[in-house]
Amino acid sequence: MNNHSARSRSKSNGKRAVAKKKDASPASPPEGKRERILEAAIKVFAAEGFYNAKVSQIAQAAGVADGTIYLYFKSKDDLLINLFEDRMERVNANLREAIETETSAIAQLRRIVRLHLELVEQNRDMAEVISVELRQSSKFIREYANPKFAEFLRTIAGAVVEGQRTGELRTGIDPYIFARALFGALDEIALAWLVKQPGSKATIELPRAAEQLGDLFIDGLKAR
Amino acid sequence: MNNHSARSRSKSNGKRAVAKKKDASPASPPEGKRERILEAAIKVFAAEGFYNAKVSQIAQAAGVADGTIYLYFKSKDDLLINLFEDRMERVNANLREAIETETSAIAQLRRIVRLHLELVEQNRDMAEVISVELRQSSKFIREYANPKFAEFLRTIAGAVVEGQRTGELRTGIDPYIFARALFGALDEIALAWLVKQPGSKATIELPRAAEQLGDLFIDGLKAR
Amino acid sequence: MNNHSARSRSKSNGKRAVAKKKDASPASPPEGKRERILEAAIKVFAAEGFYNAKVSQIAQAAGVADGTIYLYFKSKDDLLINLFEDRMERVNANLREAIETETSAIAQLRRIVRLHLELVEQNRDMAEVISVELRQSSKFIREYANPKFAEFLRTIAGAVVEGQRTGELRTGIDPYIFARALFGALDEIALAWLVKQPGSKATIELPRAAEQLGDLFIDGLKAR
Amino acid sequence: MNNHSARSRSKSNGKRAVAKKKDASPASPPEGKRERILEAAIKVFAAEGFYNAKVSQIAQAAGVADGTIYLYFKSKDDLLINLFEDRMERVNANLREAIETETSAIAQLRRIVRLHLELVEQNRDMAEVISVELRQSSKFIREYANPKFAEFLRTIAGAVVEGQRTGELRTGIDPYIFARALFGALDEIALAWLVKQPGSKATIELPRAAEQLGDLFIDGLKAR
DNA sequence: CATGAATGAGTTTTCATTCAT
DNA sequence: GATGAATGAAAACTCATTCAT
Repeated sequence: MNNHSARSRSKSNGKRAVAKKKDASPASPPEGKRERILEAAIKVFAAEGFYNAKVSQIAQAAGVADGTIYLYFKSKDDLLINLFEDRMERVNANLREAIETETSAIAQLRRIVRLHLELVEQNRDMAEVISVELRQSSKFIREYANPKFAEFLRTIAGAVVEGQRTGELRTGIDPYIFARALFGALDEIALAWLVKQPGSKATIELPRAAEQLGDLFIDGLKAR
Repeated sequence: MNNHSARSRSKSNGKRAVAKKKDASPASPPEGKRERILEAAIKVFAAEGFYNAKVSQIAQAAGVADGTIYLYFKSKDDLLINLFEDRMERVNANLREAIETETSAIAQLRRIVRLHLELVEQNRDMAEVISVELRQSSKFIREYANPKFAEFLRTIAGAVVEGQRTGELRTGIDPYIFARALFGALDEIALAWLVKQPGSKATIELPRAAEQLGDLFIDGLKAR
Repeated sequence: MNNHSARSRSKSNGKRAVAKKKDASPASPPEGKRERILEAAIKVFAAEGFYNAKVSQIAQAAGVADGTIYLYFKSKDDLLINLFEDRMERVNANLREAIETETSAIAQLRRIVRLHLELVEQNRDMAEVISVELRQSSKFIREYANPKFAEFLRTIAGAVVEGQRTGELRTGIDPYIFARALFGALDEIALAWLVKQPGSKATIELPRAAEQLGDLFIDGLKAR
Repeated sequence: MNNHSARSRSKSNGKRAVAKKKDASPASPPEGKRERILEAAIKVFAAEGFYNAKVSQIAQAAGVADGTIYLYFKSKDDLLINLFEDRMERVNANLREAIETETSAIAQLRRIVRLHLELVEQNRDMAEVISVELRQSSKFIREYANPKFAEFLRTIAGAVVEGQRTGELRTGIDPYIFARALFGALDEIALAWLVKQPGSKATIELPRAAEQLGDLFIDGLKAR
């Protein structure tokens, strides 16, 4: 390094040193950096929103140089898309677990609702990105096929189809519309929970909301 | 100062008050200009998304100079917020009509669903802005109370409360959670319809979806 | 000096104030700004080279804001191309004058040589840009047809054709190859003159070089 | 420090000396690497232009790692300068051959022209770099003496001086100006040939151009 | 010697906003 | 009120260069 204007390189060492400790653990050096960037991106996107988030913020939060992000992702857009793919995969895994664990369609649907909201509760930032930012940019909704979300809908619809086949569920409802409606409801509840300010009065209790959403979608609102 | 470090959202009142002074004069050409700008903004926001929309595009679409927009709205953010307020008011009027027209709670809810999706079908751009951009505006929501949306939820919840009082609806469901869930489902269905590319296969028929959504929320999915 | 610490952008006000004084003079406000940017670009490109020139340098030299340049030119590339077109037009005007003034082909060619080198001498920066930067970027040579330069060649070739028709010039030489060769020689002499450091020994005298170049191209090097 | 504010060109000697140590060992694989990098650089500079060429492209084309280039060359600038030195040496060898082979000055000059254009035809990429980038490198020339090009001029001028001494060539023409003019003409013709797109109509035939250029510089354009 | 992942300074370009007319 | 030319801050992204392995 030339002396000229030894701009402070040193500012980033601290973080990097920390990162390098990881080398002790068995299997992460290459993938570790990608993952750290994704983690950082979730935090920053959740806090600032996609458009207001600066790549340099993400880099700083990840403890890497700005340019490093571009070694792993083509662009800021690409970073968001990869985030979705990665995290949606977890949502889908959740879903599959629900389906596999339970045998009756009704139990499956109740469990899906519960697990989804638990996931939201336990991964606030991730939920924020998925609920808020996924929808945000028509760019990502339209120009990007979003296969993981399609899988989400398909899985739910599949459970409904099966329930209809066995006679457990009634047949008048289109499974695909149901899946959309359920996701919309879950997402809106999640959003309500996310958005509520710390000091807000009208707090939504996610476990209770899960209970109620299960009741509502299974039994409807009508008195009997 | 430029807005580039725009931390502060909202604060939209002052200028609008000024704009509204014109309401005093009978044949309101200036108010016509405000309206033209809002119309243009809907089109442009729907087509480009809020962040990708350029103020000059909106100005051009409205047939005014760029600077003129700032005579009616404090900022681009403020324009979006005003858009919501204005258009949400229509959604709420829709809602009130449904409530007033029908007497039974169930009929009210079915009508709400139907009217909402009809509104979407007939005002595609406006629906796009509300469904897609409102979400993104949860960023806004944090700093901006969004009273019109609150009113939306309150109206639905009110209908449910009334239905529960008369015994027409069962009491286990929290009216506020129901309102959220219903809005989420409606919004998601609207989005699915909006997003479907011209050549897409899985077309959603909005009237049919309204029917099904009504059934689902009233009677549930369970076979009887 | 490096621009390393170029933190302070704001220092540009002084210049702008100066620029605005111009408004007093009769006929320049709109075109004046474009011209000022071109003038500034010539200076900066000549001093730094196209690739090393910063748009902000040009803006500063022109006494306008960075963004203003983009109101008149699509990009930095576009600015260079416009510069060529504009200035080459002067070169061509020069040429046409030579052709029109003189009647014999030989006198025309001698005059072209003389005028061209005089132009170089009197417009050092412009010559630099044309000689050095025109060639520089294959981008501009290949992807851009350069009609003004084509015109230059055509004009010279035309004079030769005419001289050959009248029998004043011999016919063995292809007029287009001649035009190229003459331009190359002129350009190289210009470059030699431009590049010579202030304190260099081997100074080229442009008027003398013009004389010699005329002799060379008309009579050749062979003794008779 | 990064080179971004790279004011200082040249300074290219140190490292190269190191590289040349390897000449001691008989089967020079490391020197082979230097040569491979130069070959690759020619291709890439010719195809992209100096400023648009990326060091990593060159590294890839040479089959070495990016960092390896910096073991042989101090910087990207240094690489270009070394390229000139190396390849210009061939041009000069060409020249000397012409001088030595022929005895009369006129024959020497004709042969120089012919050999030069043959060289261009047979080493297209190298010609491109020299013709196009050398010009741009007049930027370099200012800080870098370009001794090989100086040698080129000196050789030609020497031949002229000798011809003038013997009375074969007339004495009115300054040998140095002649050398410049000849080089300029050759270079321009080379450029015209290089730039002509594959499908272009006005194709220049290099052998024919050589013939004509010889005639022109020896006998002039005037009819006799 | 060789590697190539990581760095981070630097630059073009955009566009919300202003303000002189 | 209306205009729209001008502003200039901001940020994504690039890429020559370094250096730990």
